[in-house]
Amino acid sequence: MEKKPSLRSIAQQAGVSTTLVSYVLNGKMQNRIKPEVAARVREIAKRLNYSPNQIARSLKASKTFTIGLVVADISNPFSSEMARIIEDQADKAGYTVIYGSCDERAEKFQKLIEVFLDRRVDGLIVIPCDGVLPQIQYLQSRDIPFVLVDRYFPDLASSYVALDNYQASFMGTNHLLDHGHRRIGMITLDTQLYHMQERTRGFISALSDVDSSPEQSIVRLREGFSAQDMADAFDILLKRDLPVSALYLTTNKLGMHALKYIHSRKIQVPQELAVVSFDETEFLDLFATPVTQIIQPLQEMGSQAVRILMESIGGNSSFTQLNLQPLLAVRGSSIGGGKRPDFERELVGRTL
Amino acid sequence: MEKKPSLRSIAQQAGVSTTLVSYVLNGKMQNRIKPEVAARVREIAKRLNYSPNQIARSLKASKTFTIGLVVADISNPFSSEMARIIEDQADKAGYTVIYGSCDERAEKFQKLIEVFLDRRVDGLIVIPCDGVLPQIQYLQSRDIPFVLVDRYFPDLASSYVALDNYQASFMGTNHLLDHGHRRIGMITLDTQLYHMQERTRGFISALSDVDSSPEQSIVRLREGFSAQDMADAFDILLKRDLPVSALYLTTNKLGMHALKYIHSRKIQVPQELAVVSFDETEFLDLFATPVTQIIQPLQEMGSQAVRILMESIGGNSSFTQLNLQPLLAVRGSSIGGGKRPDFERELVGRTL
DNA sequence: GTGAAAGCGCTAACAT
DNA sequence: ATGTTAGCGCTTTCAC
Repeated sequence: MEKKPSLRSIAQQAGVSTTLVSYVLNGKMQNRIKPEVAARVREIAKRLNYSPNQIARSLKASKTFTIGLVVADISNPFSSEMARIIEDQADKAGYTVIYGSCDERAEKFQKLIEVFLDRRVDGLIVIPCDGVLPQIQYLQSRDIPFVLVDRYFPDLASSYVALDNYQASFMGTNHLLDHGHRRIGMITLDTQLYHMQERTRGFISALSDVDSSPEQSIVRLREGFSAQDMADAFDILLKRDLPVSALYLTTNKLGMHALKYIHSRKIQVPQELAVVSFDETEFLDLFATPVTQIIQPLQEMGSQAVRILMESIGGNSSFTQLNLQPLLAVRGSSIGGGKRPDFERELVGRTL
Repeated sequence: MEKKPSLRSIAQQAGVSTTLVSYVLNGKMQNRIKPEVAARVREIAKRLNYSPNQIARSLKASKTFTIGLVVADISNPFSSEMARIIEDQADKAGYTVIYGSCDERAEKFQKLIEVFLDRRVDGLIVIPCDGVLPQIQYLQSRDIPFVLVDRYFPDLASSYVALDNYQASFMGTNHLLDHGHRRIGMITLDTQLYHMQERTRGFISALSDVDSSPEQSIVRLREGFSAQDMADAFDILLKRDLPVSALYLTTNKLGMHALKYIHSRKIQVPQELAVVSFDETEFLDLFATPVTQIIQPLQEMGSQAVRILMESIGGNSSFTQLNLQPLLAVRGSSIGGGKRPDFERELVGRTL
């Protein structure tokens, strides 16, 4: 790999000092440099196809114009789409992104943070996973600028960009209530992450008027659940005295796998079971009946995250905490189907 | 952001030179360093939570332990899954990945390459898009190690890891032939990219025994096609004297959109139309009838790409060109359905 | 056994 | 209007 030209190569060819070349190429001291010299330097730089060595620049400036991005699981479309938006926005601000997926594991998260810090990133955008609060606090103690995305810690004073998850769940559940459902089940993940707690809270809150024990309609699957786990969840909610007539899935992955199961068992949607899922995925439209989805404003989340990080890198030490509003995209999976009126009446009689 | 400790901080605290600290921490000159000094240095380093500044190291060594990854379109699951695999493998080799998506645009590709070179990446892994041959040749002229993935240029002597696309198409088409189909349509992209040409070639070759003019059953959509474009494609293949009874989609995106259309028009699969699509996507399983897919060995492709790049970075100047074998995952969309025997017989009579 | 010094490529304070 | 010099943090040659 032949060496790239340096300032010195240009300086030598032009018979001037590297300082001068640096000034010319950076447009500094414009007024004091003889135009013809400047022109010659620029001409030589162009001829040699010069471009500055960012590594040297970084070392000198203690600034890398690089941000680290840690996503929770890159194989999730949420993460990859977010990665794309962030890369795009960072690029506009003159920043390069180095990234990694922690695959929902705290140790991998730790490792990624270390690598990124060794590379002296100017800041971090992080989708944290379960159990990484200590690492986040470490970042804070080191005064490393960072912004949490999607997930955050309620007791931690830090910048974040997230969804109003309570409202999202409340809205989704209410939608099902509005369409006559009274026994509504929810399948969610067994996690301490606050955004998931909020989703649960929204569900319970919406249901509290019609269901005195909503907790019994919640099934929690472990991260990395199997098809069998999903099948078991359905059994719990459907094979009981008062089976649910509607189902709320709190993540896109849960939505995907629930629909696979529904399809395999030929459960009619929405006639036998109404469905609302979290997260937009164009893939969900492939399902026999398009699925009602709670949509997160990804573009907005990504843009804001970069914007806030840039301010933080720029020295703004205040925190910005954003809980953006979701959208409910109503599709066939939650409306028009059989609300099984007889059954519902019976149910209402018992639960109210 | 408080400064991280440097070699000098440690040296001062230990009352030794930075040289010595460097030796100790890098495990060099083991035999010549007094054990107790070494121990003390290590102890202080640990106490200060020292970690070396990779930027300075990179500058000194002219080596960044960073590779640049350019994918064609990060929103495509193929790209994001590949990105994940590559990040994983690179990490194992001690490399960090910086990445960007060129969104199938040559100008953005060019820009990414420039950014990556300015950051002095040690090598590149590239999923090229249409029209970037000149940039690839530039890399070559600069002796920058790189490996092409998925797509490559037949007349360019370079390393690449790709699929045997001819074989993939041949296999997929033959599968449909084996199941009695004689009028088979193909929807593909209008592109010069060689891997797509190969997919077309495989299709035509497989069909040549039973169809004297396979070219008439091929519809080419432009990159970024609309839903209407897809509808038009179906019209061309289905609304004619001898409609196709089977359809072959040459990319996952085409597969997705074709299935959306099929679903919206309530076309019965495989009774009215058999379907084979390129690329594995778990999402395709959501479709009312799971779709027969041509599967690429992603893990293998990504691992090999990193391996080859590492060798190339290590000084190996020979080229490795890999065309891996695809797998055909047969699902309900291509078998058991109506082969419409009467119709087929008529067809065979005419075309043979 | 250990340290001084040079240098990677760049920028900027300080000459001249 | 331009050049000298120092230094970012590290590695490594060479000297003691």
